[in-house]
Amino acid sequence: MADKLTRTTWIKAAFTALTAGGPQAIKAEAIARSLNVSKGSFYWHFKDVPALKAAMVAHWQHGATGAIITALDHANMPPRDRLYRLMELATSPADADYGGPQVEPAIRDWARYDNRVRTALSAIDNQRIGYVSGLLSEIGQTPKSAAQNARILYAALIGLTQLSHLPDQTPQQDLLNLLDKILGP
Amino acid sequence: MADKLTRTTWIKAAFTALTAGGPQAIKAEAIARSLNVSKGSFYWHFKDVPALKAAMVAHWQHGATGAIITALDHANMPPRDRLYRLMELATSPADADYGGPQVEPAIRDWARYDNRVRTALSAIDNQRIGYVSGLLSEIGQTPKSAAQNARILYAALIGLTQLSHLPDQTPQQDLLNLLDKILGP
DNA sequence: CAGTGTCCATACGCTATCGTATGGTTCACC
DNA sequence: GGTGAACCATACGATAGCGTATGGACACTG
Repeated sequence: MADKLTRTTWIKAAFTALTAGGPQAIKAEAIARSLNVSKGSFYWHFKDVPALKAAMVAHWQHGATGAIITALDHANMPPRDRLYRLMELATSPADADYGGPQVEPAIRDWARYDNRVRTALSAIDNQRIGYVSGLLSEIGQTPKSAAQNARILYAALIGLTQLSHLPDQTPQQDLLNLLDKILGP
Repeated sequence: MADKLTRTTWIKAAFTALTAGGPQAIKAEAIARSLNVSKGSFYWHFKDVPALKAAMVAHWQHGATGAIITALDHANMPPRDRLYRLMELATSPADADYGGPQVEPAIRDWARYDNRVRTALSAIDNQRIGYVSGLLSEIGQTPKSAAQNARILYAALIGLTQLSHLPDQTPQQDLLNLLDKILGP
Protein backbone atom coordinates (compact mmCIF):
# COMPACT_ATOMS: atom_id res chain seq x y z
CA MET A 1 0.00 0.00 0.00
CA ALA A 2 2.92 2.28 0.65
CA ASP A 3 4.46 1.39 -2.70
CA LYS A 4 4.86 3.89 -5.45
CA LEU A 5 2.26 3.76 -8.14
CA THR A 6 3.02 3.06 -11.75
CA ARG A 7 1.34 3.99 -14.97
CA THR A 8 -0.16 0.53 -15.25
CA THR A 9 -1.65 0.79 -11.78
CA TRP A 10 -3.55 3.85 -12.88
CA ILE A 11 -4.70 2.18 -16.08
CA LYS A 12 -6.06 -0.83 -14.25
CA ALA A 13 -7.84 1.36 -11.73
CA ALA A 14 -9.30 3.30 -14.62
CA PHE A 15 -10.66 0.08 -16.10
CA THR A 16 -12.25 -0.75 -12.79
CA ALA A 17 -13.94 2.62 -12.83
CA LEU A 18 -15.00 2.11 -16.43
CA THR A 19 -16.72 -1.21 -15.79
CA ALA A 20 -18.38 0.08 -12.66
CA GLY A 21 -19.61 3.45 -13.80
CA GLY A 22 -19.11 3.74 -17.52
CA PRO A 23 -16.95 6.09 -19.55
CA GLN A 24 -18.01 9.13 -17.57
CA ALA A 25 -16.55 7.53 -14.47
CA ILE A 26 -13.02 7.91 -15.80
CA LYS A 27 -12.23 10.94 -13.68
CA ALA A 28 -8.84 11.85 -12.34
CA GLU A 29 -9.82 12.74 -8.81
CA ALA A 30 -12.21 9.84 -8.38
CA ILE A 31 -9.66 7.26 -9.48
CA ALA A 32 -7.08 8.95 -7.28
CA ARG A 33 -9.37 8.49 -4.29
CA SER A 34 -9.81 4.81 -5.17
CA LEU A 35 -6.03 4.46 -5.05
CA ASN A 36 -5.72 6.45 -1.82
CA VAL A 37 -3.58 9.11 -3.41
CA SER A 38 -4.18 12.63 -4.57
CA LYS A 39 -4.55 13.79 -8.12
CA GLY A 40 -1.09 15.28 -7.94
CA SER A 41 0.05 11.75 -8.58
CA PHE A 42 -2.18 11.43 -11.60
CA TYR A 43 -0.86 14.51 -13.32
CA TRP A 44 2.64 13.28 -12.84
CA HIS A 45 1.97 9.99 -14.65
CA PHE A 46 -0.35 11.42 -17.32
CA LYS A 47 -0.54 14.70 -19.13
CA ASP A 48 -4.31 14.88 -18.75
CA VAL A 49 -7.44 12.72 -18.78
CA PRO A 50 -7.50 12.17 -22.56
CA ALA A 51 -3.96 10.83 -22.26
CA LEU A 52 -5.15 8.29 -19.71
CA LYS A 53 -7.98 7.25 -21.99
CA ALA A 54 -5.63 6.83 -24.91
CA ALA A 55 -3.36 4.70 -22.75
CA MET A 56 -6.33 2.57 -21.73
CA VAL A 57 -7.34 1.94 -25.31
CA ALA A 58 -3.81 1.03 -26.32
CA HIS A 59 -3.41 -1.25 -23.33
CA TRP A 60 -6.66 -3.05 -23.99
CA GLN A 61 -6.12 -3.38 -27.71
CA HIS A 62 -2.71 -4.88 -27.13
CA GLY A 63 -3.92 -7.38 -24.56
CA ALA A 64 -7.14 -8.35 -26.30
CA THR A 65 -5.31 -9.42 -29.39
CA GLY A 66 -3.53 -12.55 -28.43
CA ALA A 67 -4.71 -13.77 -25.08
CA ILE A 68 -7.01 -16.59 -26.06
CA ILE A 69 -6.23 -17.02 -29.73
CA THR A 70 -2.51 -17.51 -29.36
CA ALA A 71 -3.12 -20.00 -26.59
CA LEU A 72 -5.36 -21.89 -28.96
CA ASP A 73 -2.90 -21.82 -31.83
CA HIS A 74 -0.27 -23.43 -29.68
CA ALA A 75 -2.61 -26.22 -28.72
CA ASN A 76 -2.49 -29.17 -31.06
CA MET A 77 -6.12 -29.51 -31.87
CA PRO A 78 -8.17 -30.00 -34.98
CA PRO A 79 -10.16 -26.91 -35.99
CA ARG A 80 -13.44 -28.39 -34.86
CA ASP A 81 -12.25 -28.96 -31.29
CA ARG A 82 -10.54 -25.60 -31.40
CA LEU A 83 -13.87 -23.94 -32.11
CA TYR A 84 -15.54 -25.68 -29.19
CA ARG A 85 -12.72 -24.72 -26.91
CA LEU A 86 -12.86 -21.16 -28.16
CA MET A 87 -16.54 -20.87 -27.36
CA GLU A 88 -15.91 -22.22 -23.89
CA LEU A 89 -13.09 -19.81 -23.21
CA ALA A 90 -14.98 -16.85 -24.62
CA THR A 91 -17.89 -17.38 -22.24
CA SER A 92 -15.77 -17.84 -19.16
CA PRO A 93 -15.17 -14.68 -17.19
CA ALA A 94 -11.43 -14.40 -17.65
CA ASP A 95 -10.88 -10.75 -18.41
CA ALA A 96 -9.59 -10.32 -14.91
CA ASP A 97 -6.49 -8.46 -16.05
CA TYR A 98 -8.42 -5.37 -17.01
CA GLY A 99 -10.37 -4.71 -13.86
CA GLY A 100 -13.35 -7.00 -13.90
CA PRO A 101 -15.31 -9.67 -15.68
CA GLN A 102 -17.28 -7.26 -17.81
CA VAL A 103 -14.66 -5.15 -19.51
CA GLU A 104 -15.65 -5.87 -23.07
CA PRO A 105 -19.24 -4.68 -22.78
CA ALA A 106 -17.99 -1.51 -21.17
CA ILE A 107 -15.49 -1.04 -23.98
CA ARG A 108 -18.24 -1.61 -26.50
CA ASP A 109 -20.37 1.03 -24.84
CA TRP A 110 -17.48 3.41 -24.67
CA ALA A 111 -16.84 2.95 -28.38
CA ARG A 112 -20.25 4.33 -29.21
CA TYR A 113 -19.29 7.75 -27.92
CA ASP A 114 -15.56 7.86 -28.69
CA ASN A 115 -14.12 7.49 -32.16
CA ARG A 116 -10.71 6.28 -31.04
CA VAL A 117 -12.26 3.50 -29.03
CA ARG A 118 -14.52 2.60 -31.92
CA THR A 119 -11.57 2.28 -34.24
CA ALA A 120 -9.71 0.02 -31.84
CA LEU A 121 -12.75 -2.12 -31.18
CA SER A 122 -13.52 -2.53 -34.87
CA ALA A 123 -10.01 -3.79 -35.45
CA ILE A 124 -10.34 -6.35 -32.68
CA ASP A 125 -13.77 -7.45 -33.85
CA ASN A 126 -12.57 -7.93 -37.42
CA GLN A 127 -9.58 -9.86 -36.24
CA ARG A 128 -11.62 -12.24 -34.12
CA ILE A 129 -14.28 -12.77 -36.75
CA GLY A 130 -11.55 -13.42 -39.26
CA TYR A 131 -10.01 -16.02 -36.99
CA VAL A 132 -13.28 -17.87 -36.52
CA SER A 133 -14.00 -17.60 -40.21
CA GLY A 134 -10.63 -19.17 -40.93
CA LEU A 135 -11.39 -22.10 -38.66
CA LEU A 136 -14.72 -22.65 -40.36
CA SER A 137 -13.01 -22.57 -43.73
CA GLU A 138 -10.57 -25.23 -42.59
CA ILE A 139 -13.50 -27.45 -41.79
CA GLY A 140 -14.73 -27.14 -45.31
CA GLN A 141 -17.20 -24.30 -45.38
CA THR A 142 -17.14 -21.96 -48.32
CA PRO A 143 -15.53 -18.58 -47.64
CA LYS A 144 -18.84 -16.83 -47.91
CA SER A 145 -20.75 -19.00 -45.48
CA ALA A 146 -17.74 -19.23 -43.20
CA ALA A 147 -17.66 -15.46 -42.93
CA GLN A 148 -21.38 -15.30 -42.33
CA ASN A 149 -21.34 -18.01 -39.72
CA ALA A 150 -18.42 -16.35 -37.99
CA ARG A 151 -20.39 -13.12 -37.79
CA ILE A 152 -23.40 -14.97 -36.41
CA LEU A 153 -21.34 -16.79 -33.80
CA TYR A 154 -19.56 -13.66 -32.71
CA ALA A 155 -22.75 -11.65 -32.63
CA ALA A 156 -24.48 -14.31 -30.55
CA LEU A 157 -21.56 -14.30 -28.15
CA ILE A 158 -21.84 -10.56 -27.70
CA GLY A 159 -25.59 -10.67 -27.31
CA LEU A 160 -25.55 -13.53 -24.84
CA THR A 161 -23.00 -11.69 -22.76
CA GLN A 162 -25.27 -8.67 -22.63
CA LEU A 163 -28.25 -10.82 -21.67
CA SER A 164 -26.40 -12.71 -18.97
CA HIS A 165 -28.28 -10.86 -16.28
CA LEU A 166 -31.45 -12.67 -17.13
CA PRO A 167 -32.50 -15.54 -14.88
CA ASP A 168 -31.67 -19.12 -15.80
CA GLN A 169 -29.04 -17.96 -18.21
CA THR A 170 -26.41 -20.33 -19.48
CA PRO A 171 -24.61 -18.46 -22.24
CA GLN A 172 -22.05 -21.20 -22.62
CA GLN A 173 -24.64 -23.90 -23.23
CA ASP A 174 -26.51 -21.72 -25.68
CA LEU A 175 -23.38 -20.88 -27.60
CA LEU A 176 -22.21 -24.46 -27.87
CA ASN A 177 -25.65 -25.40 -29.09
CA LEU A 178 -25.46 -22.74 -31.76
CA LEU A 179 -22.07 -24.03 -32.79
CA ASP A 180 -23.60 -27.47 -33.29
CA LYS A 181 -26.19 -25.96 -35.60
CA ILE A 182 -23.53 -24.17 -37.58
CA LEU A 183 -21.13 -27.08 -37.85
CA GLY A 184 -23.88 -29.51 -38.73
CA PRO A 185 -23.90 -33.19 -37.89
CA MET B 1 -40.16 27.52 -32.71
CA ALA B 2 -42.19 29.94 -30.68
CA ASP B 3 -44.46 27.18 -29.44
CA LYS B 4 -44.60 26.12 -25.86
CA LEU B 5 -42.71 23.03 -24.99
CA THR B 6 -44.30 19.95 -23.55
CA ARG B 7 -43.06 17.17 -21.36
CA THR B 8 -42.79 14.85 -24.32
CA THR B 9 -40.67 17.36 -26.20
CA TRP B 10 -38.15 17.25 -23.41
CA ILE B 11 -38.20 13.48 -23.29
CA LYS B 12 -37.52 13.15 -27.00
CA ALA B 13 -34.72 15.68 -26.82
CA ALA B 14 -33.29 13.72 -23.91
CA PHE B 15 -33.31 10.55 -26.01
CA THR B 16 -31.48 12.38 -28.75
CA ALA B 17 -28.85 13.39 -26.23
CA LEU B 18 -28.70 9.82 -24.91
CA THR B 19 -28.04 8.25 -28.29
CA ALA B 20 -25.50 10.89 -29.20
CA GLY B 21 -23.51 11.13 -26.00
CA GLY B 22 -24.55 8.36 -23.68
CA PRO B 23 -26.23 8.49 -20.29
CA GLN B 24 -23.90 11.18 -19.01
CA ALA B 25 -25.20 13.47 -21.75
CA ILE B 26 -28.62 13.66 -20.09
CA LYS B 27 -28.02 17.08 -18.58
CA ALA B 28 -30.67 19.70 -17.95
CA GLU B 29 -28.79 22.71 -19.22
CA ALA B 30 -27.38 20.97 -22.29
CA ILE B 31 -30.78 19.70 -23.41
CA ALA B 32 -32.23 23.13 -22.74
CA ARG B 33 -29.67 24.65 -25.10
CA SER B 34 -30.55 22.09 -27.76
CA LEU B 35 -34.17 23.25 -27.47
CA ASN B 36 -33.25 26.95 -27.47
CA VAL B 37 -34.71 27.52 -24.05
CA SER B 38 -33.27 28.02 -20.60
CA LYS B 39 -33.22 25.49 -17.84
CA GLY B 40 -35.95 27.42 -16.09
CA SER B 41 -38.25 25.62 -18.49
CA PHE B 42 -36.82 22.26 -17.55
CA TYR B 43 -37.42 22.66 -13.84
CA TRP B 44 -40.97 23.61 -14.52
CA HIS B 45 -41.71 20.40 -16.43
CA PHE B 46 -39.61 18.12 -14.22
CA LYS B 47 -38.75 18.08 -10.57
CA ASP B 48 -35.10 17.28 -11.25
CA VAL B 49 -32.88 15.26 -13.56
CA PRO B 50 -33.69 11.86 -12.02
CA ALA B 51 -37.35 12.61 -12.68
CA LEU B 52 -36.56 13.16 -16.35
CA LYS B 53 -34.66 9.89 -16.49
CA ALA B 54 -37.54 8.04 -14.87
CA ALA B 55 -39.92 9.55 -17.39
CA MET B 56 -37.62 8.45 -20.21
CA VAL B 57 -37.55 4.89 -18.96
CA ALA B 58 -41.30 4.77 -18.56
CA HIS B 59 -41.83 6.27 -21.99
CA TRP B 60 -39.48 3.82 -23.67
CA GLN B 61 -40.79 0.80 -21.82
CA HIS B 62 -44.32 1.65 -22.79
CA GLY B 63 -43.51 2.14 -26.44
CA ALA B 64 -41.14 -0.77 -26.83
CA THR B 65 -43.73 -3.23 -25.68
CA GLY B 66 -46.24 -3.37 -28.45
CA ALA B 67 -44.96 -1.59 -31.52
CA ILE B 68 -43.85 -4.55 -33.60
CA ILE B 69 -45.35 -7.48 -31.78
CA THR B 70 -48.93 -6.23 -31.73
CA ALA B 71 -48.67 -5.39 -35.41
CA LEU B 72 -47.60 -8.95 -36.03
CA ASP B 73 -50.37 -10.46 -33.97
CA HIS B 74 -52.97 -8.65 -35.99
CA ALA B 75 -51.51 -9.97 -39.23
CA ASN B 76 -52.97 -13.28 -40.29
CA MET B 77 -49.83 -15.28 -40.75
CA PRO B 78 -48.63 -18.71 -39.79
CA PRO B 79 -45.96 -18.69 -37.06
CA ARG B 80 -43.17 -19.48 -39.47
CA ASP B 81 -43.83 -16.49 -41.69
CA ARG B 82 -44.37 -14.40 -38.61
CA LEU B 83 -40.87 -15.23 -37.42
CA TYR B 84 -39.34 -14.22 -40.75
CA ARG B 85 -41.29 -11.00 -40.74
CA LEU B 86 -40.24 -10.33 -37.15
CA MET B 87 -36.57 -10.71 -38.00
CA GLU B 88 -36.99 -8.33 -40.91
CA LEU B 89 -38.74 -5.72 -38.82
CA ALA B 90 -36.29 -6.03 -35.98
CA THR B 91 -33.32 -5.27 -38.22
CA SER B 92 -34.91 -2.29 -39.90
CA PRO B 93 -34.08 1.04 -38.28
CA ALA B 94 -37.52 2.01 -37.13
CA ASP B 95 -36.94 3.37 -33.65
CA ALA B 96 -37.38 6.86 -35.03
CA ASP B 97 -39.88 7.82 -32.37
CA TYR B 98 -37.32 7.92 -29.63
CA GLY B 99 -34.74 10.22 -31.10
CA GLY B 100 -32.67 8.18 -33.49
CA PRO B 101 -32.03 4.83 -35.08
CA GLN B 102 -29.85 3.51 -32.30
CA VAL B 103 -31.91 3.95 -29.18
CA GLU B 104 -31.87 0.37 -28.01
CA PRO B 105 -28.10 0.00 -27.81
CA ALA B 106 -27.96 3.25 -25.87
CA ILE B 107 -30.65 1.97 -23.51
CA ARG B 108 -28.72 -1.25 -23.08
CA ASP B 109 -25.59 0.70 -22.19
CA TRP B 110 -27.50 2.89 -19.82
CA ALA B 111 -28.91 -0.17 -18.08
CA ARG B 112 -25.44 -1.27 -17.09
CA TYR B 113 -25.06 1.70 -14.81
CA ASP B 114 -28.62 2.29 -13.67
CA ASN B 115 -30.71 -0.25 -11.82
CA ARG B 116 -34.05 1.16 -12.85
CA VAL B 117 -33.14 1.00 -16.49
CA ARG B 118 -31.84 -2.50 -16.03
CA THR B 119 -35.12 -3.61 -14.52
CA ALA B 120 -37.12 -2.13 -17.37
CA LEU B 121 -34.85 -3.59 -20.00
CA SER B 122 -34.93 -7.04 -18.45
CA ALA B 123 -38.69 -6.99 -18.55
CA ILE B 124 -38.70 -6.06 -22.23
CA ASP B 125 -36.06 -8.65 -23.06
CA ASN B 126 -37.96 -11.39 -21.30
CA GLN B 127 -41.15 -10.41 -22.99
CA ARG B 128 -39.63 -10.49 -26.46
CA ILE B 129 -37.79 -13.73 -25.88
CA GLY B 130 -40.97 -15.21 -24.55
CA TYR B 131 -42.84 -14.16 -27.66
CA VAL B 132 -40.29 -15.72 -29.99
CA SER B 133 -40.18 -18.81 -27.85
CA GLY B 134 -43.93 -19.09 -28.16
CA LEU B 135 -43.76 -18.92 -31.93
CA LEU B 136 -41.12 -21.62 -32.01
CA SER B 137 -43.27 -23.78 -29.78
CA GLU B 138 -46.19 -23.40 -32.15
CA ILE B 139 -44.02 -24.74 -34.92
CA GLY B 140 -43.38 -27.84 -32.93
CA GLN B 141 -40.21 -27.31 -30.99
CA THR B 142 -40.02 -28.55 -27.44
CA PRO B 143 -40.35 -25.85 -24.77
CA LYS B 144 -36.75 -26.25 -23.78
CA SER B 145 -35.22 -25.93 -27.23
CA ALA B 146 -37.72 -23.24 -28.17
CA ALA B 147 -36.55 -21.16 -25.24
CA GLN B 148 -32.94 -21.76 -26.08
CA ASN B 149 -33.36 -20.94 -29.75
CA ALA B 150 -35.27 -17.80 -28.83
CA ARG B 151 -32.37 -16.69 -26.66
CA ILE B 152 -29.91 -17.40 -29.44
CA LEU B 153 -31.94 -15.52 -32.01
CA TYR B 154 -32.42 -12.54 -29.76
CA ALA B 155 -28.79 -12.52 -28.71
CA ALA B 156 -27.67 -12.66 -32.33
CA LEU B 157 -29.95 -9.76 -33.13
CA ILE B 158 -28.42 -7.69 -30.36
CA GLY B 159 -24.90 -8.61 -31.33
CA LEU B 160 -25.41 -7.94 -35.02
CA THR B 161 -26.83 -4.53 -34.18
CA GLN B 162 -23.73 -3.73 -32.18
CA LEU B 163 -21.47 -4.93 -34.98
CA SER B 164 -23.27 -2.97 -37.66
CA HIS B 165 -20.32 -0.65 -38.05
CA LEU B 166 -18.29 -3.38 -39.71
CA PRO B 167 -17.82 -3.16 -43.46
CA ASP B 168 -20.11 -5.13 -45.77
CA GLN B 169 -22.53 -5.73 -42.98
CA THR B 170 -25.91 -7.19 -43.74
CA PRO B 171 -27.41 -7.96 -40.33
CA GLN B 172 -30.73 -8.78 -41.86
CA GLN B 173 -29.29 -11.40 -44.19
CA ASP B 174 -27.26 -12.94 -41.39
CA LEU B 175 -30.25 -13.10 -39.09
CA LEU B 176 -32.53 -14.69 -41.66
CA ASN B 177 -29.83 -17.22 -42.36
CA LEU B 178 -29.63 -18.04 -38.67
CA LEU B 179 -33.38 -18.45 -38.57
CA ASP B 180 -33.11 -21.01 -41.36
CA LYS B 181 -30.62 -22.97 -39.30
CA ILE B 182 -32.89 -22.88 -36.29
CA LEU B 183 -36.09 -23.76 -38.10
CA GLY B 184 -34.47 -26.54 -40.02
CA PRO B 185 -35.41 -27.64 -43.52
C1' DC C 1 -59.33 45.44 -16.75
C1' DA C 2 -58.02 43.04 -12.70
C1' DG C 3 -56.87 38.39 -11.41
C1' DT C 4 -54.97 33.86 -12.05
C1' DG C 5 -52.41 30.14 -13.96
C1' DT C 6 -48.96 28.59 -17.46
C1' DC C 7 -44.52 28.72 -19.21
C1' DC C 8 -39.99 30.51 -19.36
C1' DA C 9 -35.67 33.81 -18.31
C1' DT C 10 -32.35 35.37 -15.15
C1' DA C 11 -29.61 35.44 -11.19
C1' DC C 12 -27.72 33.10 -7.32
C1' DG C 13 -25.19 29.69 -4.30
C1' DC C 14 -23.31 25.14 -4.16
C1' DT C 15 -20.52 21.29 -5.51
C1' DA C 16 -17.53 18.59 -8.58
C1' DT C 17 -13.95 18.34 -11.70
C1' DC C 18 -10.19 20.05 -14.38
C1' DG C 19 -5.45 21.52 -14.91
C1' DT C 20 -1.52 24.14 -12.78
C1' DA C 21 1.74 25.71 -9.50
C1' DT C 22 4.38 24.90 -5.78
C1' DG C 23 6.39 22.55 -2.09
C1' DG C 24 7.44 18.29 0.50
C1' DT C 25 9.27 13.45 0.95
C1' DT C 26 11.96 9.58 -0.31
C1' DC C 27 15.67 7.30 -2.43
C1' DA C 28 19.74 6.56 -5.37
C1' DC C 29 24.18 7.87 -6.22
C1' DC C 30 28.40 10.11 -5.89
C1' DG D 1 25.85 14.34 3.47
C1' DG D 2 24.70 16.90 -0.52
C1' DT D 3 22.38 16.73 -4.97
C1' DG D 4 18.98 15.66 -8.07
C1' DA D 5 15.28 13.00 -9.75
C1' DA D 6 11.03 10.41 -8.86
C1' DC D 7 6.77 10.65 -6.72
C1' DC D 8 3.09 12.73 -4.26
C1' DA D 9 0.30 16.43 -1.31
C1' DT D 10 -1.80 20.79 -1.07
C1' DA D 11 -3.68 24.97 -2.61
C1' DC D 12 -5.49 27.70 -6.25
C1' DG D 13 -8.39 29.58 -10.14
C1' DA D 14 -11.55 28.31 -13.71
C1' DT D 15 -15.50 26.02 -15.56
C1' DA D 16 -19.73 23.26 -15.71
C1' DG D 17 -23.66 21.41 -13.91
C1' DC D 18 -27.38 21.23 -10.25
C1' DG D 19 -31.33 23.07 -7.93
C1' DT D 20 -33.80 27.30 -6.12
C1' DA D 21 -35.76 31.80 -6.03
C1' DT D 22 -37.82 35.36 -8.21
C1' DG D 23 -39.93 37.85 -11.66
C1' DG D 24 -41.68 38.62 -16.44
C1' DA D 25 -44.56 37.50 -20.62
C1' DC D 26 -48.69 35.72 -22.13
C1' DA D 27 -53.35 33.88 -22.33
C1' DC D 28 -57.68 33.09 -20.42
C1' DT D 29 -61.58 34.30 -17.34
C1' DG D 30 -64.76 36.84 -15.01
